[in-house]
Amino acid sequence: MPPRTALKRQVNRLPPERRISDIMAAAKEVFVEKGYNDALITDIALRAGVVEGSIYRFFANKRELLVKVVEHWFEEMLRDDAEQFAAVRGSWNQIRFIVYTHLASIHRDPALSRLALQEIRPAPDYRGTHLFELNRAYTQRLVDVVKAGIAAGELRPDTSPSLVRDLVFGCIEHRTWTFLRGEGDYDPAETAEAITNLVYRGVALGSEPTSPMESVVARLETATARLEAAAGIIPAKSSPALSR
Amino acid sequence: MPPRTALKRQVNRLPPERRISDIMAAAKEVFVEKGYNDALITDIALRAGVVEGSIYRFFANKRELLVKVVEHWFEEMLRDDAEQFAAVRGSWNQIRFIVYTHLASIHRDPALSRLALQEIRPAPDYRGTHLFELNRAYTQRLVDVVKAGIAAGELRPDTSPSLVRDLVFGCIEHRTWTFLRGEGDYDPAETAEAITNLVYRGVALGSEPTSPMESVVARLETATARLEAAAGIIPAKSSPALSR
DNA sequence: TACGCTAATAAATATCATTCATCATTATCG
DNA sequence: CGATAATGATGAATGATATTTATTAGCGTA
Repeated sequence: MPPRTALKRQVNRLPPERRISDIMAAAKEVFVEKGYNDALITDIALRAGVVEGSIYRFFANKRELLVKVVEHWFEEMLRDDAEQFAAVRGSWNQIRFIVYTHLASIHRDPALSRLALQEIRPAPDYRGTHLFELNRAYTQRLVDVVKAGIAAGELRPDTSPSLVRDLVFGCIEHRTWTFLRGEGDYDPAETAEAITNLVYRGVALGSEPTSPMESVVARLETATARLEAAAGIIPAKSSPALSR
Repeated sequence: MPPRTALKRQVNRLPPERRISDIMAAAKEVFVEKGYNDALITDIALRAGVVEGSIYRFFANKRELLVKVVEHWFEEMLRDDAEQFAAVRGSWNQIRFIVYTHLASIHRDPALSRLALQEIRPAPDYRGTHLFELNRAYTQRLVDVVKAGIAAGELRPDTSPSLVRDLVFGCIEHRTWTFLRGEGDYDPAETAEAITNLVYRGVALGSEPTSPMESVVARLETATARLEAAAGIIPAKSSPALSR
């Protein structure tokens, strides 16, 4: 067997954290540009300024690299969200907040949303993932809102909280696929309002909401403006009447 | 260069239609058992009693084979559905019929549903597919139901038909993923009823439906019993009251 | 029966993800 | 401070598969 190599090698000696973030940044770009299957490890290595083998020192395989990239994005996305959400009062406003921020996030980062939806969620091992837990906690907020609404006498006691969750997030996802397919844009604020109204009418008890709307308008406005300054403001409103 | 082969070859001389259906049947089995990526062309060829190369005489590539398999399934599934649907009267019953048959189909064939959802719909060329058109027509029925309901004065005129479509099919899909992940079974009839009620309340105009319920009970019962004899009957009902 | 034509065959190729024998660099020790 | 061991980066080799293609079997035709 001839010796493996005779060439002089250049060795990259950046600290590990730096190399990891370089690899993840490069991977994010390449995955977003080409999708998971057409993204080559070679491309990613080249763009990160490392060599193929080095990627495998930090990531078990191509899929783990993808998962880490998407997790990183999702965690970043969630960071401020929880804090802002805590300031919103009243079932209708809370539902609208959740719907809106989710729609807006997808609208802002379609390619990463696609990776999450298309490549990660369907995987057989998704349930064990950190991303699965993050997402569960994220959607659970809506379940809690509905439960609290029922307890507070705002919502019908025969409402199934998990059904509301599936209805809302499923609907958002369907819109997302249409959007990702390039069949039409949507306005996050408008769409959020429409979804919230329809669902709210389906679950509300009385004909008018009972939450103290006025007191939180300013806070919600601040929160959402900060969140989505570039993509348009979504002003808080009082819940619309249930009957025409 | 030495001659390519010295072995005696067996030549399969079945008529082309037969070979095609053999390949599709084998492909369906292998895709269902192993999923798209882990299904090897070699496996499929072996099970179909042909050789790898022969598959490429009838299908451009592995993906086209998958698409053809799923299209075939979907077309078969749709065949009776349209006819039965035509017999259902009243917005509430129509919505419930659509929700129920869809839930039941998924429940009956989880693996094929997964292939459609996971492998085909996200593909960049999905829009050009025959399956895309089939699916569009399939979901469009719900849009038409809502439009008709509005025109008939049963549903609120400010309802967005396409939003209802996304809400309903999105919700079903979310339930489906939970189911496919093995996190919990669902009862198609029960779930259909819950979804229908919630959505109906969100879009209904008055407090009671106006369609002539009684007259179609028998017909719907016949249709659905025929459709889903093995998976439990879904009896037609009059739309529930809108307020508690 | 001999000759082509078509379609089936299976070996060869191409494309990547992943592994691993080497070697550059840094840290340790006498 | 020089020798030597430890670390970890390198990129060529490997392995797994989809796809291509040179070759041939079997059929129809003269």
